[in-house]
Amino acid sequence: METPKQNFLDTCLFFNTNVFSRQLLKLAEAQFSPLKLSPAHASLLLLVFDAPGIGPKELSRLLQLTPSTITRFIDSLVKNKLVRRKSQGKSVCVFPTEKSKDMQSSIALAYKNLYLRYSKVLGATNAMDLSNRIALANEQVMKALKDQEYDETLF
Amino acid sequence: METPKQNFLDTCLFFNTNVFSRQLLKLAEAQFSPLKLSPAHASLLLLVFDAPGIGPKELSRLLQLTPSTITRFIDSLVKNKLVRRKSQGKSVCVFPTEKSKDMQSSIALAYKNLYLRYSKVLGATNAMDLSNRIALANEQVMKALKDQEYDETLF
DNA sequence: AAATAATATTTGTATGTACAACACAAGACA
DNA sequence: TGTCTTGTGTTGTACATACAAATATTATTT
Repeated sequence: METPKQNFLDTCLFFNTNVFSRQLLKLAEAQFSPLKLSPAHASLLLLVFDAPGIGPKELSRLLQLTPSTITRFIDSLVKNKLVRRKSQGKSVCVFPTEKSKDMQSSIALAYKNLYLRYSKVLGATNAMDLSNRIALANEQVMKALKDQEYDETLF
Repeated sequence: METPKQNFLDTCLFFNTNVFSRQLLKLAEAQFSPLKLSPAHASLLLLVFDAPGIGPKELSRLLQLTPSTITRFIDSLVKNKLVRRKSQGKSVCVFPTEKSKDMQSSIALAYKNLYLRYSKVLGATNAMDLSNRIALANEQVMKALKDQEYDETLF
C-alpha cells in the first residue's frame, strides 16, 4: 500500500501539462484509430480539405509544428494515397485525393466525437474554458521564448 | 500579411494542450541544457536523490511514464554514470552516483528556475492555478480512460 | 516438488517530433 | 548577365515515448 506521496512534480505546471497532453493523446487516438490515422495526420488532412493546395509553410504555422515534421507527415500521407503533392517552383501545394475525400466526413465526425468525449468527461464549459486558458498561456510563453531568442542574438 | 485565420484547432483542448506542452518543454530544455540533461532525465534524477534505491515501477508511477520508457531513461543515465542499477531478485534498485550527487543542487536549482521562469511569464498565482486545474482535468481523463478499458474487457 | 500463475523489468520495434545541414528556386543588385 | 541573398522544402540524424513480446524471478497451487 503505497501512500501516493506528494513531491515536487505534483505542483509543476510543466509536468502536469505534459502528462495531460499524453492522456488527451490517448483519448484522441481512440477516436481516430478506426480510421487508421493518427490525430496529427487527421488534423493536417482537415486543413487540406479546408484549403486544397495549401503548402507546408502554412500547415506548419497552423499546426505549430516544424517544417520538417510537416514534410514527414505529408510523406506518410502521400504513401497512403491520402494527399497529393504538386511542386510549384520553390513551393509545394498539397491536395486531397479521392480516397481521402471519401473519408472527410468520418474524419470530421471523429474530431467532433473527441470534442464530445472530453466535454462529457470535464464538463463542456469547463473544457472550453480550460482550452482557452491554455491557449492564452501558450501565447504568453511563445512570446517569452521569442524574446529570449532575440536577446541571445544580440550580445 | 496573412490573417491568422480561425479554424477548428483554435478551440480544441487536445490541440492547445499539445502545443502548450511542447512550448513548456522548450522552456524547460533551456533550463536544463547547461547540465546536459533533458527535463525528463532531470526529474528522474531528483526522484532518485529523494529515495535512493527506488525502482522502475515506482518511478513509472510517479513520472507517469511506461516502464519501458523508464528502462530507457535509466539505461541512458547509467551510460552517463549518473545512476547505478542494483538487481535485487526480480526487482531493480536505482542509486545516484558521486557524479550525479555533485550535480544535485544545480539540478534542483534549474527546476526552481524553470518554475520562476514560467511564474514570471504567466503570473505566479495564475500559473499555479492553471497547473492545479490541469492536474484535476488529468485525473478525470485518466479515470475515464480506465473505465473505458474496463468496458472493452467486458463485452 | 513440479507446474502454473503473477509480477517486474527489458528488448524489439514503431511513431512523433525536432534540429542542423542541405538543395534549389526567386529576387536583388552589381 | 552573373552572383549574392533569401525563402521554402527536404534529408540525415537523434531523442522521447509507447506497445507488445520476451525474460526472469517470486508466489501459489496441486
